[in-house]
Amino acid sequence: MSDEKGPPPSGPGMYFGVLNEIGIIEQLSRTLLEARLPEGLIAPHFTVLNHLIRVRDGRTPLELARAFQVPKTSMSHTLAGLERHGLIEMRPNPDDKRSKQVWLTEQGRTVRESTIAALGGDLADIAEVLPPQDVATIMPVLTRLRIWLDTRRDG
Amino acid sequence: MSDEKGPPPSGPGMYFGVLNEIGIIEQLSRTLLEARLPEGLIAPHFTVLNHLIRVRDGRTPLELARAFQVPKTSMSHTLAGLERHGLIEMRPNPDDKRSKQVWLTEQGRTVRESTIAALGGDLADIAEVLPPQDVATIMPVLTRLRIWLDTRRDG
DNA sequence: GCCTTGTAGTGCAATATCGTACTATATAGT
DNA sequence: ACTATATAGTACGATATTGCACTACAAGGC
Repeated sequence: MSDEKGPPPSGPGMYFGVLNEIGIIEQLSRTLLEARLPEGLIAPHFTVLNHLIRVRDGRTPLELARAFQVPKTSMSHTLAGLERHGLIEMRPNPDDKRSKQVWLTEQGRTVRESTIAALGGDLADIAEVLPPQDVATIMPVLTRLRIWLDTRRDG
Repeated sequence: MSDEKGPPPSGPGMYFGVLNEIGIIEQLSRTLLEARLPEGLIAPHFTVLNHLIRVRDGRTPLELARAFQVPKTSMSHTLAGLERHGLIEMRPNPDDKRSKQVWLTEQGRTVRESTIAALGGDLADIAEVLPPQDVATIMPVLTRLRIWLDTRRDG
């Protein structure tokens, strides 16, 4: 949840404002993504599919939970949903009998690709208000903030 | 939910990356906030308290739902929680018998203030990695993106 | 005033999130 | 090797989120 516009303050309120704005953007973009997903799938499902393409599948559930900063029980639930929809396969981890590995199915790859295709138009439209130049400007700052928050979390 | 680091891509993937990073930041900052909230309260509760201070209390539930872009049933649930904790009071709306007004209690104001105080240290620490200069750089871009997403949402 | 249509809020059910507690297995210390 | 501790995953329960259907009231057309 998040809040709406307001004059840019300074001091602590300034950071409050940034995080607030980020909160709204997250919510709006999630809604946009979910409108393009097949019935029954929500953002976390897609995000996991996408991650498994980018870093290769075969990850363990715990690795995924850490990558997304969610409790392992939440990831367990998300993976169960993906498996129920036939988009991933859970196999035993040959290196650790406590553990499992998550593999994409053909259908999983297909769903991920067609969702990206469906989003293509939306993303292209974003360029209207967010030229690549601006992205290049804000990305490093966002990344720095994310890394700092992440570090503070466990340290 | 969100994803982790990776080389900066270009094209549509670039926007993916930004929204992804924003997703993680939202999650991490929400977790940070909730760690400072009294037992039983979560981020949406605080965000509503804060909003009621900023725009004055006496708002209707529907106004709040719109301000936060959540379904009215979700807001209803959040308000029920706040009322159960004695932080707000629901009164009939004298201008519309279908409607209600949400008023802060003394305890509600107190909880909001002490939470902000508890967060003060965290927010001050953010300056380590996010100098005001950087905030000034990214805020306008984020706001532009937020407004665009918001506009697209309802037409 | 009456009827039609719209709006504010709630009730309920389906699913999501996440903390706690548990089982099975791994790893370190001795 | 044996024991203590740590880790991967699941079970389960509490709470959160949200869509749909419903009730109460409002507003406009006649």
